[in-house]
Amino acid sequence: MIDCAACPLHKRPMFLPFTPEEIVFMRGFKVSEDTFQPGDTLLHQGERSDRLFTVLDGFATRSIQLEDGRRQVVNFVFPGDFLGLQAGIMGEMRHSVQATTPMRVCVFQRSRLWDLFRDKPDRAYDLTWIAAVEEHFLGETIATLGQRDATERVAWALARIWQRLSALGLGTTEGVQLPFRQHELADALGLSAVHTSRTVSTLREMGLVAWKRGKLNMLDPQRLFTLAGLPMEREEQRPLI
Amino acid sequence: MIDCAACPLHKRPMFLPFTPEEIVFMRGFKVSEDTFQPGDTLLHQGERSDRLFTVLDGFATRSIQLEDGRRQVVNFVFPGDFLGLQAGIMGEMRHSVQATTPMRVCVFQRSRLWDLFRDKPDRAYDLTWIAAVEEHFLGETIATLGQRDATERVAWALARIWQRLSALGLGTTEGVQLPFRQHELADALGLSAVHTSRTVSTLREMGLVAWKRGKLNMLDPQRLFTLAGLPMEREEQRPLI
DNA sequence: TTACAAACTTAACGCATGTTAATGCGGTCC
DNA sequence: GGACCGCATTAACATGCGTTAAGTTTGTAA
Repeated sequence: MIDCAACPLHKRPMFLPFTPEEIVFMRGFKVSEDTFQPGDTLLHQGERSDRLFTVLDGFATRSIQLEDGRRQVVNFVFPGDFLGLQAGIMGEMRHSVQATTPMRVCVFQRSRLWDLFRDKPDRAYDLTWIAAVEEHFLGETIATLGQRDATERVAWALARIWQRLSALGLGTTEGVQLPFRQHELADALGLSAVHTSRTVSTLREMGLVAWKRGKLNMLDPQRLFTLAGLPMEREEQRPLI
Repeated sequence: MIDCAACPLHKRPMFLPFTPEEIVFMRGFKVSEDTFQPGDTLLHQGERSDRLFTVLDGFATRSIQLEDGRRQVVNFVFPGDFLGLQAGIMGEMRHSVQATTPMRVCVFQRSRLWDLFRDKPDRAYDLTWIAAVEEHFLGETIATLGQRDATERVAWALARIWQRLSALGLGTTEGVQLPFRQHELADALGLSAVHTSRTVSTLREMGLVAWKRGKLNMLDPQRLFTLAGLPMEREEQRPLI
């Protein structure tokens, strides 16, 4: 089990470093590690979970299953993301989390979440910070699904994913390895898989992106971000739990 | 200024009561009250705000403005809702809050938010609870916008609003007073105002609801909730900040 | 009582996107 | 090498929703 002082996530510049005090606390808070394979469900919609996770490595989707089987991907999960707050705070997950690649996660105990609030207000503040940022992204997603057409939506999703992967240091001059399939992108954007394919082709023809066999390349980031309605800023550093 | 011990919101059974200790703390935390008129903007997208609010009375929308003027209503604001967490935690609002009726709000100081985490872990926990519930509703909204057709969307929105107003004790046998216009509903659901009108008519013809001159009546709640993909449960009690 | 504005309704038409189905293409297993 | 499988692409057609524009209704103020 990796010691929190040697946490590989902290090598990524997008995360705020731990103070020595935080390291001590997190060592006590962390229970174990676990791994998952593509397709595994880490957290089940409708169920409680005694375990909370921080993603060390790998990718996943958060998704909501409707009564009749339709599926909405609420957002994508990246290394550093904290999973299970809903189960931790509200008792029951309202969405599922499913691995799309092999994953490695840190495991925490739900029952000790209250300790964190009682003993470590700064960590509690960070947790709320994370929740607030999450809320902001969900709001942006709602605006995208509600107001933008297919081209803008796909541009938005690719831009956001690329931005996040780059911040994680997973980009090369050869482009980034996209850990999601077109079908998942479609489920995230409220589009059919067929129309998503058409739309990606359009972006290709417009000379904005190249996306082939899981490799995404930005040919014209400026124009892509404009189309997506996003500023080309670097993401703010975020705390880790 | 209303004393927190006499807070009118706590008369509503949907809110958890304050402990005597909490009353003492909230009296110190609350700075003042303020009122707003329909159309007033309480919090501005892109701006910081030194003030956080709890809605005592009245209704509002949270909405995101796109570069080109399109508007997405992210959700509706009801009495008891806490406003400004984003500005409080992240620094800058990513959406605006606009009154749709006259409003009365409690005012808190952003600079004292940290005190709350340091001195009152139970209140901090409640705040995070609120953020987690908010996150859950936003996820449900994303699923609705992404997967459901116009009829289901309108049914969902009316069901959720009716549910909330009922929980607040604002329903009578004559139905509830809807504080939002069809145009705002359209902006919340990613539909045009015209199609929203058509769709409401459909629901009327199906004998599910009556909505005329701001009065909403549920003619067949069971079927409406089924169409909306919602269980007909009472909402959980929630804490107030 | 009339006039006017705001909100809602209805109708006609076009287009973006969904659906179904066939095709292609790279990876993998034997 | 051949057969298969998952995934992406392309084409043909259907449809739900947007758009524009013309009513209608209600509230309000002169």
